[in-house]
Amino acid sequence: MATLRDVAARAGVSTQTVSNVVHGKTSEVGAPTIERVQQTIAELKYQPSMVARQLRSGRGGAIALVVPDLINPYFAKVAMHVISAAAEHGYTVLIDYTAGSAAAEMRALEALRQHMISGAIFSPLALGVNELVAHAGKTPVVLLGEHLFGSPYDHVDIDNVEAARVATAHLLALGRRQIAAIGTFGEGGENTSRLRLQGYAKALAAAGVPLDPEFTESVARNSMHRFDGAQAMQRLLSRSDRPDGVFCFTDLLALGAMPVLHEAGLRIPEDIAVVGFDDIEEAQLAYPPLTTIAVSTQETCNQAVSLLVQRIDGTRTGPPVRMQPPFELVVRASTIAASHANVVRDGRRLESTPAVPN
Amino acid sequence: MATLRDVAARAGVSTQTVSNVVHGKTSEVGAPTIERVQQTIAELKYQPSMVARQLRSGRGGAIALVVPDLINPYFAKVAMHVISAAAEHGYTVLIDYTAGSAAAEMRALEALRQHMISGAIFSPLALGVNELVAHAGKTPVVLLGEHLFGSPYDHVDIDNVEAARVATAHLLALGRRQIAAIGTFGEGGENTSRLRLQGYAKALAAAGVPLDPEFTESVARNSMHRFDGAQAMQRLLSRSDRPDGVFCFTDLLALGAMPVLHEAGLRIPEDIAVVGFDDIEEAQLAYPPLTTIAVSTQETCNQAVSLLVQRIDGTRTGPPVRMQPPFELVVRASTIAASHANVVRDGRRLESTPAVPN
DNA sequence: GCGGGAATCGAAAGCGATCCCGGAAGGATG
DNA sequence: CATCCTTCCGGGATCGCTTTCGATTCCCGC
Repeated sequence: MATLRDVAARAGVSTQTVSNVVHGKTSEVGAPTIERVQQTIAELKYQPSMVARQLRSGRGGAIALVVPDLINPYFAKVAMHVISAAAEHGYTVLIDYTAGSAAAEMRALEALRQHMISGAIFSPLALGVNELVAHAGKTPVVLLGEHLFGSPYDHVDIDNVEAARVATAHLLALGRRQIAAIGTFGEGGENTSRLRLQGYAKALAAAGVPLDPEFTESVARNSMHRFDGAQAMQRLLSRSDRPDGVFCFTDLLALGAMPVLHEAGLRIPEDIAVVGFDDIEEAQLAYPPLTTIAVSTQETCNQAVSLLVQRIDGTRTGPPVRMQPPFELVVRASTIAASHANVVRDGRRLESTPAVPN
Repeated sequence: MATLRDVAARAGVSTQTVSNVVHGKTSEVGAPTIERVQQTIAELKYQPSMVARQLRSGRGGAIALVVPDLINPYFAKVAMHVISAAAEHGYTVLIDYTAGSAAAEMRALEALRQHMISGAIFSPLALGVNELVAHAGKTPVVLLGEHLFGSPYDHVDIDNVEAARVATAHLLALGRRQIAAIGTFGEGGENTSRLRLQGYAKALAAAGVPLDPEFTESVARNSMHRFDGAQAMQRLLSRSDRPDGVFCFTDLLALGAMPVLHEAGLRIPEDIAVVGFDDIEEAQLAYPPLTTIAVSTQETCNQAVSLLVQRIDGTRTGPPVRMQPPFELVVRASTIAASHANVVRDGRRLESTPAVPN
């Protein structure tokens, strides 16, 4: 493995010069020298050691992505897009998952302290601003999908309140009045589930429908899987009032809830309409296909990575910014009583709404 | 951030001694000294820099995981378990996905050359032994789920042929004779899909059922998603002979195929029985719940990580070993005509087969 | 023709940990 | 009490790169 020194020696220049060429500091080096150095680099197949670079300057070739859960297809999608986006910028990604536990989230931040990475994209569930700041120190961080009030970091998240409002309003527009919500957890604060609950309440209020606390089903903290959706739905069905619409805060919850409805002999959407959130691939092929809120994960991730890279490079140094990628309601057969006979006709989605890249 | 030197100075010993303590070389250091050093480490909250360590010794705190696709829940599960297992050993994981393209697989190996990681777990789809060896050089590698014949690396994969045979035999035992297979791609070689096809053929042969080439449906190379399953199933249904059983090489394919069957008005399993492979979480809550081959991903990943760590530490230096974690057939309602009324009764799996951890 | 200033390049000092090696305590022995 | 061996510790070089600072060259204009 050729080193910078080797290149320098072979090209008859100093390591400094080679370094400059590698970094494109063309103003510091004469054109013929650049040519010669680049040639030598090619000959020796020299590749700079990210490790040495990181050690010396604190800026290496890796960033961290910290998510609560990779099993959730939404976060898997996030991971892939972050990896892609990072690759574009010449970074590789180190992934940690936290299962939503504070301990794990802290542990994930240890990696920062080991100086291995030069920045992180973080989807905190349990950690508050204080811990985050304490652990991350001066390493650049971008918050993803979660708005920590008062944090000193850039963040990118959708307008959860508005999205949830739109989803609920859709159910209301269909004439549903007994609308349940699945997916709340935690108390107060600004976590995602709280925000979506706000949007839900807002839509109900706007329609003059009273909010029935019996209809908001919590899930186990930090778990939004199918099982949680199934359990919540079973509890809902065991109540006296049966809902005629459900807004699940996550596609996964909805996908867990729907089989329970089938078992109970309820028709979707005739007896009960279901709306999800995330638009994971599965939602399209669910039975019936799931109406849901779609966000371009790709765009979201690109933004997050860009923000992070800018901080790392020092290209941007101002106060933290907030970006909110757009979302849209994708209406499918779980809410409209259309025949969904054709939805998977050719194995591809047919609905007219723009496709969200997977 | 405290450095090793700081600790040494404060404890009144040399850096060497501190290093020894950190590495648990207790035989090299006196007990009281160890005590004092550890105390100092705690006081200063010293954490060794993995970067410096990696630079100096080539053994740092990171390993790479290279998989074709994170959207596939199977690989997402793999990723989580590898991350967990690696954490146990004090390693963090750097993830790359390749989309099954040779270019991307090579690009992923670049990380090795940048010296950032001290080993890799690799799930190759496109790359052959030669490229792998050429690019990985002397960095330890463990192959996962794919048996590259003649590779100099340890690998862990299940007995694909036997597992596929068992799956197919299950369908045969149910009296099915028109059994299709979905998921082949590529020619010859030893790739996973090929091996499963072998097992399929073997089971048919053992039962004296002729293999109908019309019944083996290929999918787009390197893509085993739901859409591929749906398309394949549509092609199958358009043929003259309708199968009464399908063995999908992947749960995801099966999950794509089943809605198509519903659309076609076919009952599962009465008209056509479906078997998958992987036992992802979704399989349990599918409609109907999917019979499938279950492997303990956790165990598989633990083995892979252990093998890798041993190579890195130099604990094991012999010739490459091969480990084959056990698998089992989990029978659910997609093949047995039992009422699946209770399957999601309490939102948890009820079948008696041992649960595979998610 | 010489001083001044760009424009380029080179030398050397780290970043933080590992590791070889030499040296100094501590214990046993004749 | 001197000698030798064991156990434990310190010094310094090194990994590959960045970075500061100083040196050299080259070109101009006065």
